[in-house]
Amino acid sequence: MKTPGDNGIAFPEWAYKPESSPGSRQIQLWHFILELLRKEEYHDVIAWQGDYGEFVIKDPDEVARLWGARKCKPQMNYDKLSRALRYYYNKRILHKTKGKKFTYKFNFNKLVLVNYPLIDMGSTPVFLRAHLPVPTGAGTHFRFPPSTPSEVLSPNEDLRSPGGMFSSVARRMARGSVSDCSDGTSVNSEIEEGNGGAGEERGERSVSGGGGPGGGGGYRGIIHPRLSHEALFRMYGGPGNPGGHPGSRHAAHRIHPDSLSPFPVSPLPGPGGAGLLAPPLSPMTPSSHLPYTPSPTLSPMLGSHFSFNPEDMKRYLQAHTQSVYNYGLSPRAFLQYPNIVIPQPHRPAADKAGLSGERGAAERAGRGDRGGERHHHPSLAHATHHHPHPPHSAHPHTHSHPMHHPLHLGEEPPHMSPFKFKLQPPPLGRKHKESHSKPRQSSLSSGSMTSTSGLGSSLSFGSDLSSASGSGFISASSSTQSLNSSGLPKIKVEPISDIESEEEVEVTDISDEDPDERDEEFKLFSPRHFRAPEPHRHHHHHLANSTAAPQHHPHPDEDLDEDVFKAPAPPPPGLMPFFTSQHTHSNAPRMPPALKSEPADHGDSNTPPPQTGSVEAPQTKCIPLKLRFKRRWSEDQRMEASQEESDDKKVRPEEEREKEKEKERQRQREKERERERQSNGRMETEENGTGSREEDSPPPLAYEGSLATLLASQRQVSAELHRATAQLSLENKDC
DNA sequence: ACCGGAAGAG
DNA sequence: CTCTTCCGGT
Repeated sequence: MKTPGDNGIAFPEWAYKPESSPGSRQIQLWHFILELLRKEEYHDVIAWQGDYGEFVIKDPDEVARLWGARKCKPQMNYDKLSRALRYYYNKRILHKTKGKKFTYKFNFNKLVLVNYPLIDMGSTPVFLRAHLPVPTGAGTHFRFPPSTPSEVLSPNEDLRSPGGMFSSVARRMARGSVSDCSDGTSVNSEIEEGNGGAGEERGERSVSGGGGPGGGGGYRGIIHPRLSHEALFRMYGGPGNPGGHPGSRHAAHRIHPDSLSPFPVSPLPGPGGAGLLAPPLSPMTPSSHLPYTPSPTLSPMLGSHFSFNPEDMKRYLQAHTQSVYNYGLSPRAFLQYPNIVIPQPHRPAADKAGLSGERGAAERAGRGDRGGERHHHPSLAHATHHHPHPPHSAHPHTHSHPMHHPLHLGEEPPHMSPFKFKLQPPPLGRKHKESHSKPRQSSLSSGSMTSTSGLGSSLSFGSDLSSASGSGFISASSSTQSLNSSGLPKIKVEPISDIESEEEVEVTDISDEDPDERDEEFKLFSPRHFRAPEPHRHHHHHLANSTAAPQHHPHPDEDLDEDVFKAPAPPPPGLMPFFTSQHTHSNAPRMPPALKSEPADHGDSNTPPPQTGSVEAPQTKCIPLKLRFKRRWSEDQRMEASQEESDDKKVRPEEEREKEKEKERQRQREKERERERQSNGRMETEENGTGSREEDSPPPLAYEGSLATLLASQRQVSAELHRATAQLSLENKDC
């Protein structure tokens, strides 16, 4: 059925949240687009089509008009709107699908980040932490896993040190504003490259769950980026479009099961959705971990409207965010979950092929009408009906958790990181101009990196972005490994493979296909990354700076970017909030669990994998090179500091806080009411999510301690969600 | 149609 | 910062 667009669903709700848009408080274009996409009424104007994440503007003028209305810019037209859209290219939020008119494709990873950069993971419940390798180290402030860039960076780390800088970057990245690593590297790429460089074979295998070979190297093996994605899919929903939308016609393209929706599986909790969200991945055992039962109904993704329970949302987001990141980056993901077992890869090709065939048909069918059923509640519906694919694929190995892999990071000292990153030189790229200025770097650089200098060189250093943050495992790269005992990541400069350096990619498109991946990877590596307009800045690659390695880190996202689009991220194992228990169960059978992490839990309640990591893990994260971002380092520092003070809250403008406070108060009141109501069951109330859970399902032990925090944070979240929801009207209200 | 630079608004 | 405007180029 229906294309996703038809359903109106297609995008994960979380993607919609406008919220945190950085600078501009106003609605952002991509968000607006998403809104239109999700509404059926605009189906004739704009709709999902093609690969996942791809949409077509059927009526450009109308879209422009709507946009103009929303922004109170009557003069808006497609030309202008498209210009704005083009700006997203660099941000990597969107890509142009070449060859198809008015067709663009979203990058979810970015969106997630953008939307929820602030999510406070700080309050992440303990139980969650358990699964994540968080840098909890100190315990105090930990901010959630690395997934979020900001978090990644932020943690204590030496702010002053390079890490600090990074953090700022990270934030930006999160916002999406940054090109992020676009410039640089992506994890995947790195990995791949690394491997490639190494000559490894990464190719395959990947999966083996078992593990990898062990050792640092092992990680790598385990996680082949690409494979992992696919694998994940399978796990989650399976490539087959679980969602039921078979539609993708383009079979050829990757895996996306559903063509239209961005998520391979439907994002929704439904079958497909469930897959995504709740996938049984959790090796960790969900039930125990997920203390709360998230109200299924409320889950964010459910209807097409924003109906969600903030709490759940939050949890979801957290999880999702993380997963996204991880996902994309496969490596990290795994790192994070030491116990995870990777599913064996099935040959995607096969799957794809099969699917593709189907999809085509389905799609066609869907296209026509759409009407009837939309499953808004996919969870149920989907699950029920479509079963996407048989389980087979899915669980490759159901659970075998082989014990932990050798790699666990948990304890890992920082050293071992499996991956190495390549750093990119500052992106000169496109705007050199922009970049040049900001001396601020000095602060950064002073310490260690010189940034820029080497333009072309690519470096690789250990640390993984993601994990870095927390875990501490950052570490070094397997290959290189360079870690120093100090814990700081060492940076190593490696010459990048020629290939990388060289290529140029073209870029824009990414439409589907390999190119995408390639592009991205390239981009990452290549100095130019940014879509480079730069005709060649070639940089002298490698050489330069060996010493200085700026850290530009690749971003986590990056790699994924496109990939991500293509594939949804798997939820972190322990996390999946809702769904899991319920949905999952139901679905469980079908859903193949992909990753598994170890149930460490079981035994102990949740012992978190010791990921705690050193506090000081050096994190190197990726840094965007773009100097263009001028954010001051000091500023970031300050922010961080403040964050630390208040763990939970992220830094936000005072005003907002105030607002939130008020809202909180209200919420409190509502909460009470809600409790009463709760029993009745309500679905779409967005607001309060907070109250509910508490009583409903008591949290697990582990998380008790953090409960307070959690609640607080949730409250915030809910407030934000509220706001977001409110904001969402397409047509603008009065201008 | 699409691209992206430049300037500028908010 | 994000987006709006303009605009020259493909």
